[in-house]
Amino acid sequence: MANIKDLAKMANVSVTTVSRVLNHHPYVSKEKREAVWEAVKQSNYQKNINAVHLSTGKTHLIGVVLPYSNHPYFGLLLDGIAQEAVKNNYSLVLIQTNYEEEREIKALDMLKHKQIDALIICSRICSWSTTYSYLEYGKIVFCEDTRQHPFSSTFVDHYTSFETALTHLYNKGHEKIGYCIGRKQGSNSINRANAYRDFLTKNQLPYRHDYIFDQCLFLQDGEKVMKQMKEMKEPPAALLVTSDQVAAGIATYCQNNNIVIPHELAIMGFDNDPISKVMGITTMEIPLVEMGKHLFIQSIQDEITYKEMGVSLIERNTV
Amino acid sequence: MANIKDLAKMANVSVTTVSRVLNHHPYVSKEKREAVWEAVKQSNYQKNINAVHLSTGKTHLIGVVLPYSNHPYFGLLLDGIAQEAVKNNYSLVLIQTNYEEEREIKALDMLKHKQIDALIICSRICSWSTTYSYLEYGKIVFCEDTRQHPFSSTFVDHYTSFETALTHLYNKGHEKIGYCIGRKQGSNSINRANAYRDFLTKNQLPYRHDYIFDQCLFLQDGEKVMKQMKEMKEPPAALLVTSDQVAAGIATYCQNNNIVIPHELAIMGFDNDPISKVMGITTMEIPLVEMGKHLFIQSIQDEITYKEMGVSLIERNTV
DNA sequence: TTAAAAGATGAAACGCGTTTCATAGCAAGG
DNA sequence: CCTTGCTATGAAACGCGTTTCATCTTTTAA
Repeated sequence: MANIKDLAKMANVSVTTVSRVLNHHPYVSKEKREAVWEAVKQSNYQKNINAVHLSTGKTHLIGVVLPYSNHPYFGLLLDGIAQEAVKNNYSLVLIQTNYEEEREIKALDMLKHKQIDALIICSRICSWSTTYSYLEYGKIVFCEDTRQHPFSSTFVDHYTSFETALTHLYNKGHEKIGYCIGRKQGSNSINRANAYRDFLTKNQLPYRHDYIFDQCLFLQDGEKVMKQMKEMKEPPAALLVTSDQVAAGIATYCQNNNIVIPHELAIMGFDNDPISKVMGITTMEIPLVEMGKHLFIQSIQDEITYKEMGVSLIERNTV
Repeated sequence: MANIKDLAKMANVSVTTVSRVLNHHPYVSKEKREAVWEAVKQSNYQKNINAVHLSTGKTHLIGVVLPYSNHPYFGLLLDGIAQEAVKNNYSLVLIQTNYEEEREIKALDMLKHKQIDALIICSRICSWSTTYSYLEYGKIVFCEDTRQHPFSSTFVDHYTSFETALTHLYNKGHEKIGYCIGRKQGSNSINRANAYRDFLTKNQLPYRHDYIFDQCLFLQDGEKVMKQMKEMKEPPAALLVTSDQVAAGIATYCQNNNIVIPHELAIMGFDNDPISKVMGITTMEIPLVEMGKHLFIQSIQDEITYKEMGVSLIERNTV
């Protein structure tokens, strides 16, 4: 396979000139320019991108760290990221972690090794101290509130949106409110837990640890929650479900088991996943695609910025 | 940042020896080996992966082409691919095409430019003649029957599985059977269309073009189909739906509009997406995760192989 | 007419790790 | 005592495009 040296010989110019032509730099005479393109055609020349990467120190590759790529929440986020990546002529390297710290570190190392230009961490597992040690190697952006840290981020105020959702349920007459969450760790979850606690305190409601359902991520987890609730003497009468997928699972279970929504059980989902629209589930819309787009843009910007996005309540038929 | 030249100086050895130590090659004395590792520690050395890529001509990156990353069908496929990628120490470059040929060509060019070692095309748009012209640049594997072509593939027999599904509906007493498909082009869709035609002919049933519903990909499309059917004088009484997502959308619509399943409308889904289990939808299970795993393995193998996987009917409550 | 600015071009340095080839010491086998 | 053969080590070539610097020519402005 030909390289620029060969092209230079063929076109009777220097490699510099070849490079200039190939990269559309000015100051090359028409004749030489044409001679180079002719040589490119003749030899079916193809740039060795890895040489470009080595030379420039950039790869036009952005790493995306997420726990599960086949989860709608991350799917939508990824969609936004991918849209903006195409626009800006970048490609994405997918790093699925399954919440294993080791894999997240591998992603960080890719940044260190210049395999990727920047890293978008959609859901973080490793500690801040770990991420700090990669600060110098490139841009790392997060999908959580990082205003305390020197990393860009796009996020929603999970505390306030949880509070809004709780208040909405409360105003509809619910006092026995529980919630379903993906994982208890994670700063977003902690914010939600705080909002929940504060809300109960403010309204003088009792805190019941069994009203909190952990590990609720997928559609199938809805049934799991309902079966747990069936065992309870005094189950919650309203549920904040931090994923519309799980909310849909719960709603379906109720439908199949003749549990009337919202009278016997009120459900408030999160995300405004298409499934919530189809099934008429009241939900807190999180602008995931927009967030993804913004995350990408931040990943290729030099400045550190923090962008909060709004969450809005969409009333349908489950509260 | 230090490079191997610096390390060589620090450890008082040649760069060759440094490279040998770094790559765990034999034939290095214990003293020199330790000296090199000491230098690595002292200098906080990090390999420049791009130099490795240039030198070796390999990147340990596999490109994955799919139309939509946030669609469960491709999500599951991707999941399988990702699992095997992690196992084999590869990373994935995501190329979302939205079925735009231009983007698929860009992916093929990444292979040509050695940016990726191989390419997995989950759903092809461009012509075979186009793909043939990339044959020499690396492995390209497909998720469709390519036994006519010099490309590896993992696929299911869509003709037979469609036939099986149709026969099942027919045996349950249905004669007015329609189907929903993602896109009409695409070899998988063509196989299904043929199975449908042949089935009708064999059973002396009339072919009605309005019994075929195009562009059915997402949950939301279920409602679209139902609204179309509502306008028909003689709508189908049974539907083969090539995506459980769409099937779920249809089932939900029926539930909300008091259409009794399967008496008024029978539904047979495809994929065995978790949603079909939750909603009790009869479906044809396609082993997407397994297929993804196998696709990945093929992408890093030298030989061209063709792997057919089985589809099985899972009876639930919608037929 | 002359100085300054712009256009054109190439040599060489730079980014950096891998691998082949040549060489040398030393031990085992005959 | 000599031939293999293994251990050890480094020089140099290789993969390849980008960019700085120096140089020379041609315009343009004054």
